[in-house]
Amino acid sequence: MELPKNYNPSEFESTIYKKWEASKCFTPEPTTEKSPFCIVIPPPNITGQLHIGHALNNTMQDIIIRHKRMQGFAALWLPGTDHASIATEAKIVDALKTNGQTKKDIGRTEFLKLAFEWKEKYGGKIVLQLRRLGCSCDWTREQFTMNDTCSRAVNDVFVKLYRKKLIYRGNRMINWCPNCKTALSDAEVEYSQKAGHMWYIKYPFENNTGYLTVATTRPETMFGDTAVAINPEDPNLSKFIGESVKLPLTDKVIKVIGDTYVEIGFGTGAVKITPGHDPNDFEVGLRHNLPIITVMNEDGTMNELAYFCAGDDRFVARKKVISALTEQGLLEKCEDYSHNVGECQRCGTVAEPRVSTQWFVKMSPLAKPAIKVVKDRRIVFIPDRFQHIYFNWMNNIRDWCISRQLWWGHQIPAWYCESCGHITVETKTPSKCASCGSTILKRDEDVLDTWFSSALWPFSTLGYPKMTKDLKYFYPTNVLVTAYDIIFFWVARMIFSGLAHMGEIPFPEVLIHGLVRDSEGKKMSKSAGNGIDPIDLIDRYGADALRVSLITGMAPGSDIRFGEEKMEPSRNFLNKLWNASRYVLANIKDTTIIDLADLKLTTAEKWILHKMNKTISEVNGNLRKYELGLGYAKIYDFIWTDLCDWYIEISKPSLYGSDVKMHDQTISVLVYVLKAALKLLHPFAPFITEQIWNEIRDDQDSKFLAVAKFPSSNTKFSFSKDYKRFENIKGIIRALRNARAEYALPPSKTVKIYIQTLDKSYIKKNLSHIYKLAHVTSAEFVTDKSQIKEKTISITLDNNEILIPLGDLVDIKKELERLNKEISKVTLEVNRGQNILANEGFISKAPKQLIAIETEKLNANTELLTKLQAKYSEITDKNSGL
RNA sequence: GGGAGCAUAGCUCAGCUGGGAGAGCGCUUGCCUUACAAGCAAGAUGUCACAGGUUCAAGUCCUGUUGUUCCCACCA
Repeated sequence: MELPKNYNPSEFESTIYKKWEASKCFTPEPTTEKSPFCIVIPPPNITGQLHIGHALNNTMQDIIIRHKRMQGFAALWLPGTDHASIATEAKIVDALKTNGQTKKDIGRTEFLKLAFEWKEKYGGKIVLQLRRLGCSCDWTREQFTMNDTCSRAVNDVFVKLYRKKLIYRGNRMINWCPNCKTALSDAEVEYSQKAGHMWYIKYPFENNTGYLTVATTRPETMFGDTAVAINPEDPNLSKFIGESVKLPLTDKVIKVIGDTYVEIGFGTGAVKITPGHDPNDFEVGLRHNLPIITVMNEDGTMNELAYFCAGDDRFVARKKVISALTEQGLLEKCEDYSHNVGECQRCGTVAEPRVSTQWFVKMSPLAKPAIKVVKDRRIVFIPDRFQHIYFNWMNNIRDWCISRQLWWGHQIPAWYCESCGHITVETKTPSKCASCGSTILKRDEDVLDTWFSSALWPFSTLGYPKMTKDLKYFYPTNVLVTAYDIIFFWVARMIFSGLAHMGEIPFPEVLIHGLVRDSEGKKMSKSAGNGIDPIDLIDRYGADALRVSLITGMAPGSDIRFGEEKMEPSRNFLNKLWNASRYVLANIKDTTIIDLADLKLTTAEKWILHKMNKTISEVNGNLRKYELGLGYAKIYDFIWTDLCDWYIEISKPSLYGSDVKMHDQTISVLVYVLKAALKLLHPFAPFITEQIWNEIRDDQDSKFLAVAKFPSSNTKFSFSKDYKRFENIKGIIRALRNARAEYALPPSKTVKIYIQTLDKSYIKKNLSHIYKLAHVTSAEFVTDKSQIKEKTISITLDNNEILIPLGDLVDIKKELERLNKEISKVTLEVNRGQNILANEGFISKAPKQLIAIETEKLNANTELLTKLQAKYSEITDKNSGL
């Protein structure tokens, strides 16, 4: 039973993880003997590396699941990874590019083969990193969004929604990424303010009677203009409605139409309408039956309808259009203009509104019940305020574009009949057209949005559509833990999917955390070079230190700043625990551990047990409410302050002494308390606690701390009276230390003391602690301090007065200063108490208990003040002649 | 335009349902006390952004103001 002198987490963390995994600690069985508790992991992308945000997210989940597991739940933390359609495909495309190949060169089948190979080779990296963090996932149930289980669920859901007419195919305006060459959902476009220009272009009237000026930020799209719109209420311009204008740089003539979409007074009041390249114009176009002209290719270059710009990139075309207009005198002016530009979330390319045929999920029927369950609080967000974000999105939701022009993903299970055009949608490849029976069918080329499969995660991973044992037992899951930036993408979609396909919410609680920023509060990113690699931190400080650093001082839902400087205090704390455990272990040899019930406990022992019990009860409360930071702070305080700074110091005389009985008793209490502390801390710092546990546990204890019983508070450890008494002893010790410090007495310089007290019995019993901790050699109880002839300094406490004979060291001036300080402090307290108790409102309305406490406090303080003042005049009287 | 958060010690932040302001780091002083110098002990430091209000009682609840961050929508 021994631990190495130095706390060196790298020596044992991976060994411990292997033992947990080998012993199936994290693999629960569905059983009626236990209650289920399940968390599904937010599946990290297979392309990803563990970043600090993952570390926070997964640490939180691990704390929760470990706590529940230790509380006796059948706790399942279900892990898995996400195929990350766009990101992974981009990697494969890049790899091909280095060989001078494109994906079309090798074809779909070969491409997918390469992608799966890539996944096998690199996709497992992040799950290994999760193990290093200590995540107690059940790896025997690991899932992947594109494995058979999850794919079956995807197909099943697609077909069901299609049959319910909640999935449809349509020609609509969608967001398009010219770089990824695929459609995007609205959520996948990120908008930011960009400096740009507003160009004012003259559109001459067909009859050459002048011109209308339109303002635009995107002149290159003018080749696709099919009208100019004016608000019919516009007092100056409405008269032009019905006229025709010549579209500059082309041979086209377009109509001037009236539409209230145009805001009077903004810009010039006339708007060019380009239904093929602007979502609002598209709507206007529909209202007025305007032709939709697409002037751009899929890659962002202009097509043959763009006249002299055909083949040019859209931004090159913009410049060419502007210079052509300038040449022809049709550019009225150009202003600097800052406007919102949408970019592809994955690659940052400016997204392009584009009309194309895509698959959509019809949202409003799905959103309604999903809004209701949150309104009815069947699903709660923690903190509560995040439901606003959810409602805001759900209430304004538009149909979800789910098709992507990619190969890596779930290919849409729709087949087109070559002879009659009918679309057959089936979970399995159909042999013939469902309408005409033709056998010539062509499968839809597109794949589904990655989030389509993620939306099913809480039940697809448990076996849906099969009603498996796991699905029956663990669904609905219990809590979902995620950052707020993913509420739209994932949380919202899981909620409506769970309701639609399982007929039941996927989870009753959504625990939201913030984003991890750097020490300056900036978002961490590779390009900014301010990212911190959690694995590097684990290598240098240990996973426990990382976990605990992330949790320290964390408030629910708010962003945290994180820098390496946070690691040291955490590591120091763990080192403290390590050394405290070494102390206990070193003194455990040849002793008999006695059941606490068989011991006559001392005041100090009752004090630490009471404090332990209080901590247990508070920590359980905090964890129940997911107040992880608060819970950790309490454990930290208990271990460092109460256990190490006080109780271990107190235990030393009996552990180092020769009294075997006392030694056994002390070590028994110490071991009990340390074990409780290890259990409390285990969810937060699983490795170090398990390592120590392995040394300290006895035959009756659980082999693994990971599955030991989490402490719950117990009235048998409630000793409030002794707790208070020992707090008084601590007060005496602190006051003595304080006095010693003021007189700069080194520990080697011991003193004797006199004590005048009302209740000497418990002080007497605890004198040894005062001796040891305040460097006192002897104490004498006196009834009348005037008998003491030596020169003393005196410390006045509630019921006790302590006198230290310091002979010539006593400094009258210093003593008077000390007293003055005390007196003014206590005077403030007395005033405060008097004011409160003189307040009639307080007396009549405050809780009785509080009044009693205040009265008691006031009495004590008044008495103390009287004593202090008496002492002050006594000293001044005595020394008046000096 | 709509919505949300934040403002507490020099710094980074906790502070749960209102009832005497806390932690870590930093700072000052003294200690190598046989678990730990990654440590021990003692200490200093706050008009809890501002202004009102509710209440016997406000850092905590309400309203407004200022500063700041973020989300959503968007007028070419």
